Amino acid sequence: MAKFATIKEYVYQKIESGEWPEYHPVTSENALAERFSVSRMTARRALQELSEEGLVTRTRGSGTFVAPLKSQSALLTIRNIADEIALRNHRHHAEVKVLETVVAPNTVASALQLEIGSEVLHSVIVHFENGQPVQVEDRYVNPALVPEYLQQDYTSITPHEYLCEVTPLTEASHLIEAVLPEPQISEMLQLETPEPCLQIQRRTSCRDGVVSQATLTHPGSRFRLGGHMVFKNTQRGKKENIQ
Amino acid sequence: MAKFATIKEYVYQKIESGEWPEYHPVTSENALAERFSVSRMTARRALQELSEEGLVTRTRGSGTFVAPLKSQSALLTIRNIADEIALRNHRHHAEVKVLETVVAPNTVASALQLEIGSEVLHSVIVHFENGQPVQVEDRYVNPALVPEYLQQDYTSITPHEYLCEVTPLTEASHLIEAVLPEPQISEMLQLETPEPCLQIQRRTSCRDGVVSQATLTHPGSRFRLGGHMVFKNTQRGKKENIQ
DNA sequence: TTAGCGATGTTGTATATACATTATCGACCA
DNA sequence: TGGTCGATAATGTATATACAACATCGCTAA
Repeated sequence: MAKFATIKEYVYQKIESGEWPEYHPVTSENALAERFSVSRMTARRALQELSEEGLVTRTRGSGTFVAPLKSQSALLTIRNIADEIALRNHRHHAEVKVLETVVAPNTVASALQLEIGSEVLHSVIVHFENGQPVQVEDRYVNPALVPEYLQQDYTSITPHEYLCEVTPLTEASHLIEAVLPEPQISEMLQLETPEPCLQIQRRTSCRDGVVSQATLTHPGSRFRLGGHMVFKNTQRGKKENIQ
Repeated sequence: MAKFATIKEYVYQKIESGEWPEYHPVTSENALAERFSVSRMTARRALQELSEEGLVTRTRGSGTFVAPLKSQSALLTIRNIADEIALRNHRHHAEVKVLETVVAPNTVASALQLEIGSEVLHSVIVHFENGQPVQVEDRYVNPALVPEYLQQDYTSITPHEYLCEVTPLTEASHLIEAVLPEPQISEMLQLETPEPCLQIQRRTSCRDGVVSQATLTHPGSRFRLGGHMVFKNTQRGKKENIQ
């Protein structure tokens, strides 16, 4: 095992065993270097990585402390639907229901940071897993940032993939809720009776502005979000809270 | 700006502009060091951090390459309910409905990796935001790992917080779906009519085994999961896929 | 008493160097 | 033609050093 990894294990064990509770000071770089007979840079790397993993917090001039683990939060991975299906070794195909230019509904215009009444690009696509519909993707796109959006063939590439190509390094914010779907959504998902659906609102933006807003609707009976997650520290706790 | 940050910006710009597409080789540590007149260790740090951010992949002996951004996935943060409510500056309180030792239902026993018929600790708690019920927490706990679980006061500390204290550094896996709740859940949430609910299954484990399994049910009309998310590369793409 | 100052310790950045480990490719030989 | 070996280059680990930036605490002087 690498020396820096040995030091990480040492600190990790102190935290896991409870010997070092929240906010407890961690041995300083210099002290660790001496104790383990390594250079300060090596000890530093161990603490640095623990900090990136959220286990400790570091403050210049002050020291390293065990992070407040109470406010841990979990991270859930949201993949795009095609990847998700490919991951399960299932077949994916898509049907394009709508591909048009429309005047943006007011909510959409404000979400895309455009003036009321602006024209936007609009697509509605149904995604199938092994022939069964699992997602309706209703997407509005900013024409200034992605002018060629309507000219793509969305049976061979998903809008998400195309947008990632055109505007790499976008950020996104999401909202997940449980809803009863509108009748036309229900019909596209081939639901006999209305059933609860997972609905994901996704808004992506790049440096130049908001790129697109999508509403992804999944039937509850055929779709689950999730898989493995790892705790990650949110670093909300402050040293002031000690005592 | 620090020198290593300057180099990061340089590479970032190459990727964002599309000048360096997926799998494109990134200038090597030595070449960057020379071009920016810094030591190799400084150039290295820039590439290292970009790698941790998922923007590039590095292979010893081979080099550094722009990561496949198509298979980006987003990370959704799941906080515990008390933190979530505190974040909105709302009041949180909890009502304990059940706190008992029971013989584990078969599905629970297998989830906790216990023998069929084992006894487990069981709690049902309703969480309120500003007086309105927003979550029913139905939790089964492994008594071998948390023997004192039933002796806590869950109106002052949430089970999640208590478990984090007793077994720090746990991992969790989650499953999120949309369901229609059971009648008794519906009643605890004070729902007039059955409405779609977000249901989160959470299973936490530490080094010694599975700690607990929880089913968290939120009424769709009063709860949304989400907020901001950042893209993170999943690193699924392989170099073999080039060409 | 209190405001300010300086000593000390801690983390952050940067450099130059050494060697280990691995991937790739070309040259040489069978 | 095909396989093996070695040179080369890239990343990974580790060290010793220097200085900068910041926090904290104790001491001194107003």
